[in-house]
Amino acid sequence: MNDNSLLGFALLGLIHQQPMSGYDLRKIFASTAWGTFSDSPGAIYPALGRLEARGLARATVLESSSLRRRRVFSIAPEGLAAFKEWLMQPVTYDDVIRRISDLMVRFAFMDETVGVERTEEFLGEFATQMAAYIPTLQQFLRAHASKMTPSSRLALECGIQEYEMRLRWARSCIALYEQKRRNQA
Amino acid sequence: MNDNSLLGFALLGLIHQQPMSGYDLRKIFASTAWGTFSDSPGAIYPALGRLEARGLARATVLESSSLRRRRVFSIAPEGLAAFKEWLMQPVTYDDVIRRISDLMVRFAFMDETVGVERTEEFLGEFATQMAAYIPTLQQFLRAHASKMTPSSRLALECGIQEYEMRLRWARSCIALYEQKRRNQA
DNA sequence: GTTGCCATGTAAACTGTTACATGATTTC
DNA sequence: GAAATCATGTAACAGTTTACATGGCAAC
Repeated sequence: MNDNSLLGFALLGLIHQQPMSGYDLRKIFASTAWGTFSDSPGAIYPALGRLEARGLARATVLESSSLRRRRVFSIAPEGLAAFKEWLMQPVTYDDVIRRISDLMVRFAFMDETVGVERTEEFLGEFATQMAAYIPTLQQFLRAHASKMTPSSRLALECGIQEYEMRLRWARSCIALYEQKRRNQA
Repeated sequence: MNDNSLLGFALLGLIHQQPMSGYDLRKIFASTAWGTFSDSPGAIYPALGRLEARGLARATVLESSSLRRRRVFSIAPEGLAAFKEWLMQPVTYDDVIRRISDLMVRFAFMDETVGVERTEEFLGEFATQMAAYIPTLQQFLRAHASKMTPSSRLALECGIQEYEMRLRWARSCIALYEQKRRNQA
């Protein structure tokens, strides 16, 4: 009864959009913008097996006019509940430091699964934690720049720029959702 | 005789700068911009043990006027060789898609360990692979934007902006190193 | 009739996480 | 003398990687 890994949640999110086989999921990871995930069968099939064992996903074997078996996975009610719970978690300071990719995957599935309201909330939390973390990095850079080698300083600057970019991105998303809301009202 | 993990290489790089104990390394991960690494003892002590077992690092016990033992790790010649080999690896397309953080850690240690020349080469390879990958993401976005939910589209846009930022960063680094070289000549 | 792709999986080895454990030293 | 911090580790477990394995189908 353990928590799912990021891969497990990504699989849940994808089969929630549309039931799929392990092979379909592998193709998605191999050929789309989800390419940061590994498409290795040794990762995906065991992960699907765990989802099934935990009652979060269900497999149905299709026999469509051929002997070749295909197991199509779909999300179970318990799986949807666990997935929503994952999406609803507040954004912590630790998340932005060590689990940025988790946050982005959560965001990608968010508005279709838990609604626009929670998505806007999430962006606010994300921006808050980001805005809190960036100054600590800048302070560290100021304090240590003179003792650092050029490449390590440049690497840190790249990291800071990445966080700054994500903060700008989050704020522009917030503005966009707000604008949408006003247009609807 | 397996390869080291990213954590293993990071530890090698840090004890190459200056011999340190496991606790020192934990403090670095807990309190500096290296915070993306876990400072858990269950990660660091076994990783140091592996480095030692593979002959890449050496521990010497200090008894400085107290009974409290402190094992200070320093890099072994074989460790330095392995570390340099890691830094010298060419940047692949797969690296930019799935191992960006590895690349940034490599870069951070690069100029002090394998010299400015290799660092400039590395930046060129990095920019090339980045410039090759970005258009595929943009094409994917154009092709699928209409079918995507707002948040998944925005998440993808964030990813693209991240890669664009890194490409700009790499190019500005290249310009900076070139300028330095000209000033010296 | 053989090459290559479709589709599924397993096994071993390794790494990292979480939680626990221990004892010494400093600070109040 | 109690609490916090220094400093080191271990154990159980889960997840990933790499490599291997299998058999059906399609094309040439």
